[in-house]
Amino acid sequence: MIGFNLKEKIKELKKKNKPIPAEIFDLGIAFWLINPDEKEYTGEYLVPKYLHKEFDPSTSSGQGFSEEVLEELKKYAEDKLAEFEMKHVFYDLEMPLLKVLADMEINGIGLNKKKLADLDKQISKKISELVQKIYKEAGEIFNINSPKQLSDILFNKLNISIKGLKKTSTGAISTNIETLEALKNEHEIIGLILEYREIFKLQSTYIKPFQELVAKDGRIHTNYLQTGTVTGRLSSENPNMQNIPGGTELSDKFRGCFEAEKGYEFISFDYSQIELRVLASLSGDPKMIDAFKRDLDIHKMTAAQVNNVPLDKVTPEMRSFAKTLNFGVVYGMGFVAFAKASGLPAAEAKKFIAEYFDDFKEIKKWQEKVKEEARKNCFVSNLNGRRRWLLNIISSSQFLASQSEREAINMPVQSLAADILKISMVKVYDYLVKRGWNNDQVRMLLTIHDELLFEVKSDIIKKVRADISEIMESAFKLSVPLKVSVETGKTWGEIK
DNA sequence: CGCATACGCGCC
DNA sequence: AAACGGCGCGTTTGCG
Repeated sequence: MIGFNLKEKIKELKKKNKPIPAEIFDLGIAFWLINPDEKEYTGEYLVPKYLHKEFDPSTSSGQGFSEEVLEELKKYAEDKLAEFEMKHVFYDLEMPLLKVLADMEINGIGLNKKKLADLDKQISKKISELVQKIYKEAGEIFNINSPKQLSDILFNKLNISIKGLKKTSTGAISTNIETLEALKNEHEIIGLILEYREIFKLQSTYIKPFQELVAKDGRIHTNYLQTGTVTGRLSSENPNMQNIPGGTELSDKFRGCFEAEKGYEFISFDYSQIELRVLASLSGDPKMIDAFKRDLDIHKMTAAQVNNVPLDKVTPEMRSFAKTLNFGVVYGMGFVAFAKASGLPAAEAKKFIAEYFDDFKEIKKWQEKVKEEARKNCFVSNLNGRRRWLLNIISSSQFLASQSEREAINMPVQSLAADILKISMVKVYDYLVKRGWNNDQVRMLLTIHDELLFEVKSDIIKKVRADISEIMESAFKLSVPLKVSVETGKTWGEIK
């Protein structure tokens, strides 16, 4: 089978109980591997661009192209995949993943519509109460959702001081959370706005649209985009199931509306600190490797290192800075951003970062090596050959070149972590099929970057828990162990 | 009126 | 002096 968006074709075959062809060549995915920041991965876009031929909707294939054109495009892609050493990642990872994603999308996740409607009512009441309070504090009615109008009320009418406040790209005073948080003690209205923002977002982005998106089977069926990122991660749309809020009272109530079918439970498997483990492994940094081998609290360990104190002298505050730093390093954070994120003065922040790289010398070296390679090749790749082009890394614009450098040092880490999850998905799928459990006793539902969520018949949950943990922890060999944490619940709200 | 952009914010 | 990587989506606003 050759073509575009073969996931949809596989879904059709599955729904009709027809066999899936053994040989699958998805042209969009092939071109995505060759260049992950192409504008589109459709035939309409790729055929004219790479074959210099017109898109012709009148052809017999019904796809707008003849079989010959598809073959020609396949030939082009095959050659490039071979040249770039991407055949393995294409044939052994991305193509096998298609059927896994197809099943996940067909499965969907159960959403209790009535529970959600009740939550909607509760939220609506809270919102109108907050709106009235905000109008009263402002002394007039305005559109709270308009940053422009809100800014006018706060900084012109209520005369809240604007000194030192961040501006947006167009020069207006920002009204984002970070800015408002700093003004919390300046006026009663700020706290109300913050509260309003949180629950309005919950309602407008999640509660309202999700009620519309519940299918006839009572479930939400997302669409996974296999060509949606430049790093190899998956993305999710209509709805995006990878940014469901959690951790607050109301957002956990929203998560609580996702329910396992009767007789089933949710079980989630979460790779613990996978990006930092990948970084430790890629860089070969002895201290970080040792910490993971001994299963230490990595943020605490980092805190001890950069503060030059023993582990038992690490304060919660020191650990918190170290955590920000650990994540920041993966992303190429500068001292200004670290200062903001940590609340430290810029000079202190600078010292912290210097100390970090002095302690974890191999990480610094590795990052320099990656940047050099990127400058030499104008691309970076990960252990599996996945590649990202970084044409701006030799730009004369300092800003653009630096941005490419940050993208360069992030890519091998984020993309290998993404591959490890994809490898797990395929392996777990094969395991479930072999057992005869797939889509029946066990359903793979969601993939959220470092996490897999399943719905499992309660009577086999112990076995499944042990087996999937084992599969995931042994999915890829790093020089540090992979660790998976597991949680179960009757609703998604009971998890984590 | 639809569409693109700016802004803001949810997640890993 | 500033610049944290990767996404999708809702609302407002200005433009044609």
